[in-house]
Amino acid sequence: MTHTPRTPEHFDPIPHTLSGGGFCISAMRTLLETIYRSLHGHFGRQNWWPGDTPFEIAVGAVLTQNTSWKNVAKAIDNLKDAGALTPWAMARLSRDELEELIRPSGFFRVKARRLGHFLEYLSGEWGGDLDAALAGELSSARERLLGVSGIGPETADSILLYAGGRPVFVVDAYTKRVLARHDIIDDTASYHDIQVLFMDHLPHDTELFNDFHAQFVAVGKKYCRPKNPRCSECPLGGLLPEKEIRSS
DNA sequence: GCCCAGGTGGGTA
DNA sequence: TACCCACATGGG
Repeated sequence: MTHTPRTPEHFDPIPHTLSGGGFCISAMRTLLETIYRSLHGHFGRQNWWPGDTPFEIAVGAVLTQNTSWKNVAKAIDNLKDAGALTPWAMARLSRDELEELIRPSGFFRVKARRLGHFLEYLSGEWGGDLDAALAGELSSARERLLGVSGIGPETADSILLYAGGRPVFVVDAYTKRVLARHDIIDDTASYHDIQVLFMDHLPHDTELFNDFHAQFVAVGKKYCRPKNPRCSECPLGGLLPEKEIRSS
């Protein structure tokens, strides 16, 4: 299947805020917009994140740290079957019980400890009210999450965006790989550098940030793989720098 | 058998 | 700041 990334009629409209203005639109904004349109046109809206409640989404964000989602799904199922997918129910589990339930997600001892820290934070600071913890001034909510041991920038931003509906851009390994291969970032770019790239050039729109990140995951899994990338079939293939063009 | 997966924190130079 | 390492299971 071939794709022509620059044919807008194939794409669903992106949020109207992207097409407004009337002032000079930066080249970077245009590039990011083209990437999003290309991916969205190919994969369609992703409707992320898997999870029925904000707490389930937050737990999934911790469990998926450096772990494939399939393994996380088993752990989530275990927690669901045990009725442990509320802050109060999970807090009643012993550490051993929690470890056993999340074992399929890997790193289960460290992740059980991290969930424990998260629960302590929720109950201690917010009476177990996750919605309240994610509300208020965005940078403050983010800083507080980052103060929880085991919640780093990606996990904090995933919780804010997908559990809290807050407009923050989530950067992950897929995002870095795709951008680096297209010479849009340097290999050494930090999480913050990459996040700023998106948040300085795109409207702070929760739906856009939600779907854009999900699109990076989709293209990273299917085409922009660590080894043997399938650039010739990729919806971003037309945006490759010459040196990066590879056969599939 | 080997590599990889939707990171993070701690240690060291 | 910039690396290196431990952390663990399950699928391709």
